[in-house]
Amino acid sequence: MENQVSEETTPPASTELSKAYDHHEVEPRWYRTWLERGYFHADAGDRSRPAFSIVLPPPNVTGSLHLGHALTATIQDVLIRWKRMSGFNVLWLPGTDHAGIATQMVVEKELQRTEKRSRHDLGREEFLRRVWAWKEQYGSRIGVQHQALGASLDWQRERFTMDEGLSRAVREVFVRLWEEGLVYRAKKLINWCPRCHTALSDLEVNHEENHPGELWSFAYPLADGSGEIVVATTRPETMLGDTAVAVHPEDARWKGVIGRNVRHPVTGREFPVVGDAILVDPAFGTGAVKVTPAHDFNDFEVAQRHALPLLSVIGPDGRMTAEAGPFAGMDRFEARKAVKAALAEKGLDRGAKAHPMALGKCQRCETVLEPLLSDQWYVRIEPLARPAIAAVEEGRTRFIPEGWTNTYMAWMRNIHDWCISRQLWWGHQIPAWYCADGHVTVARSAPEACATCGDRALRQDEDVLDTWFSSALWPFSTLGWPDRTAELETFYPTSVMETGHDIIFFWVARMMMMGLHFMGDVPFRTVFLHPMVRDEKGQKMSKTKGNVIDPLVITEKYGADALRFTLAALTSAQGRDIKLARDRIEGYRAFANKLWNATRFALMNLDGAPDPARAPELARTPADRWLLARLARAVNATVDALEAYRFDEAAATVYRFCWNDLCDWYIELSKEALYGDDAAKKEGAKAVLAHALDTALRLLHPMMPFVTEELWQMLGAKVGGPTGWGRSLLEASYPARRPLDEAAERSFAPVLGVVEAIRNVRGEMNVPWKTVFQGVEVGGLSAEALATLRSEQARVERLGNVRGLVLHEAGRPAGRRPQCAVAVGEGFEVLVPLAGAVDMAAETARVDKEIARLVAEADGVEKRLANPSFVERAPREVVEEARARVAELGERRRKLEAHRALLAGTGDPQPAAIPPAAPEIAGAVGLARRAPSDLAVRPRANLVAKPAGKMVKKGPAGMARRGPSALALPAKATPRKAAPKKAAPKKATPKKATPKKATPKKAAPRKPAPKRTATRKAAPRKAAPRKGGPKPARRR
RNA sequence: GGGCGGAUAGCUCAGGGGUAGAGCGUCGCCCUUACAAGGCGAGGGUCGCAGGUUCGAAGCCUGCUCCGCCCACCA
Repeated sequence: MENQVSEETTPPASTELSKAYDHHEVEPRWYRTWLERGYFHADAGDRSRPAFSIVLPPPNVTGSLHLGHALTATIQDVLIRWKRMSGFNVLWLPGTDHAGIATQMVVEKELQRTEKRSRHDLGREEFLRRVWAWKEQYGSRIGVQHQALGASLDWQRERFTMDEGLSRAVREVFVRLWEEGLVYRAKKLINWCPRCHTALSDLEVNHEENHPGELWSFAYPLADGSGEIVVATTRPETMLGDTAVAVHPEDARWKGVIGRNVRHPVTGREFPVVGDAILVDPAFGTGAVKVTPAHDFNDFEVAQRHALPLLSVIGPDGRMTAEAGPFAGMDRFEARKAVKAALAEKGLDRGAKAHPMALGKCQRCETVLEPLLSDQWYVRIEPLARPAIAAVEEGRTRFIPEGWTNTYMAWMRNIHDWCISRQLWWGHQIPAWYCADGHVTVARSAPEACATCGDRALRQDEDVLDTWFSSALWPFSTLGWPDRTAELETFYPTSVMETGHDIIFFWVARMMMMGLHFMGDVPFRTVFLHPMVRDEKGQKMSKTKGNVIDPLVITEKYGADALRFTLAALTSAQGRDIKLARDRIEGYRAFANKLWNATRFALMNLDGAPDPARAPELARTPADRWLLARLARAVNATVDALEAYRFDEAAATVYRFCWNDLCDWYIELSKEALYGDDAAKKEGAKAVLAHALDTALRLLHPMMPFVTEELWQMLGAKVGGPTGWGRSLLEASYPARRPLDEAAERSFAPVLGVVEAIRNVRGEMNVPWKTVFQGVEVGGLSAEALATLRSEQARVERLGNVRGLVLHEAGRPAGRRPQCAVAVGEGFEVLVPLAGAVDMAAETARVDKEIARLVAEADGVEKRLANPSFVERAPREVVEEARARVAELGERRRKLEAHRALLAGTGDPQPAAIPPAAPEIAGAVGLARRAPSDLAVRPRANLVAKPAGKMVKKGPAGMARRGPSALALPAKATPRKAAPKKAAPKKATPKKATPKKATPKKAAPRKPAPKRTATRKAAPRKAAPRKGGPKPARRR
């Protein structure tokens, strides 16, 4: 970094910027500064301003952020910074989640790897000590990551789901729900993971679709030996726990057997054939179903209906229990094979067929789950769900994108009781105690005695609560609940819940229920569900796939601003997944650099600039007014986009304004005034430039906080002072909506059109500017006026307040073949003098192509107009528009055809009489050219560093191109402008009425352009004198 | 089995009844006094398929085909 930004946390003292932006130094410096100045800390006592609060979805404390988190952080920080700048009392609260199973598994795995011990070897207490140690060691990484991303989180309020306050909230909620009868303990069938050794909630089951399975049939002999019933199963081992066979009560095939018994071929037990219309689909298979109540959810229901016994044959470890008789102790999958073999041996095998099926697997470890009978704690969910449904129906909380509302509703209306106990150690231990008699005492803290029998020997329930139980309380537990705190008062309900749609049930729905129940109000007004971040190939990022990207890797390479802007630009409110492409990030890093250099330009030219706030009144030129109009449009569009959560549009809007309007157009246009000597125009340009840049940086700050802050400080140091420039952009005001100025935009359009037309001709004709324009001097223009705008009076009218911009024709000797190319646009016609270099064939081809294009378009519109239905039924303005379009196209075509005729040597070369030129258009013409007027080539330091190949490749081509054209140049080249710093005082008469006719062909050959050489490359940057030295500034 | 997205330029994506867009990539020209992480220009699309509504469809409706996701107890 060459810029002399001080290491201090004060605005940079110098405005010398290096040529390229380097985020490495800037980003950490500003984050540190913001933090030190306490900008992120919210004042809960400040009720004078509207509050805006977001609680960060707490990442797994021992985890590492991935790009999905980066997206979350980015979007929330955009909202937070935007609102903070908009005058809100903002709170963004960070925190982490203990992530029960996930964390415990990680530590267990590590323990196994390093010490070859299990948690049971250590015991509960020691194991927990290890987990806490692990947490202390790795828990800081996500903080570092968030800081690198620039997240303006209130770190002083950081919470952890297992810290003391939150644990207290968890116990409080559990106890209250118990007291209200909304928490209960029951022995039911649950999804059990034999590997994690814990119960899981329905949500933690991943249904793996189309798992290749086998539907195997076998026969149950009737107990009286009178026959058999063939049943089919995908899990033969469960037949050991069968306690019935079910058939449809109206199935004629089985009418006679209902109520009779079958005999179990392995255990000899006898059990009944029952008729059950709910379970059995007579059209499927044999129409008879084996019933295993202790290992199948449907069968469990059947058992309830028919009072069947429950027989557990598979244990918590996935092995067969003693009830499985000869198969006891066998792994369930081994038992599957063994059972099949055993039954086959008994002649009961009735064949098998392939049967794709859905398999329930553990969300954490992918192990095939086993429905098991066990005692667990549940939350009675329906009473909690009802208000949560109503709140969304009533619009008290709304979803964005809206489509998620239905998803939420469908789930909430179909919700089952929530199994909240987990057979883990890491988590909130359930505040329930048992006495020897098995009485349960639920309390906020360890009770002295059993509430039922007074027994003093109590043992606490060993299970812990589902991680999501504490997460469900996050929006209020983090604000100090159950105490009545200022934080709750000020910041609850939170404004926005921003998270991924993958946890809408796990988390969002449960927060809704708990928030409504315990706070009496929704936990958030808006739920913004962001898309999933996928890799370049569109694959979901996952640890197992190994395609997870650490945001730090990206921020290190491209800068946090580039990553943030990329994520914002890819986040539409439509919910489409994000495929993060590296090119895109690179592109936005370039954008940061663009801003950097635009500011650099400004700093070089804003000495003595007026208060930027006075830009509207000081704006002098059409270009000034045009830019301010464009800026107004950009401001409004950006604010609209942010309000609509259209981060993509906000990003695109600012991007386009900065790059296209400000950099590509205005900065070039402004040079006319900045380098000129019209004091008023100069002042206007300075004010407009400073104002536009200031406003753009404010607009952009939420998305690119670092580079905008750095540049804004530089700008402030230059033009600030009385303008109320704050200490940080972070606390500066966000641009407010402003009135549009369509007239300014419209009236300037022809100038832009002229420039584009000229560029187009040049580009397509592939002619270097020097050849084209050198020495052509036109009435009313300075020596290097390079093109002519010709227009009839009618067109002039349409030019509105830039009507004076029409120029004289030049470089086209009457009666001769035209030494110019022509471009016709709406409201103008440009003759581009080619000064002898014109390739007639090429120009003819170019014009023909353009004519063909006009004809094609006109044909299309005319066809529409020829349709009576269209003229009759389409809205009047659409028809008028079409007619005007046809006229316009026709006119342009006629002009081109006239030009075409001249090219062919026929036609009338006489130009129309045209009013004199105005200076603005000359500026536009200069802009179209964008090339220095002399051939001085200054060595560039950064070229030396470039790959040689590129230079070698480009160099010769460029040089070769210049060769032949140089022959046509007149002897004298005039620089477009003088060195900005010291413009020679000049007062040329603005009217050099007589156009100097260039006589290209006799011009003295110009020296061939010097070739690039090593010595020139090596020359000191500023040493090479410009050919011809400084010239007086152009005048007109 | 239900439900929700998506399919638009080589790639990544906007648009959403009235002349098909951006960025990147490609090609050509250009080291130019803010920026080669740059400037200027060009080429590139029967908007997944088939019907329908309409003066007019990429957009609206219907069906279909692919891709992705969510929910669901057919043994």
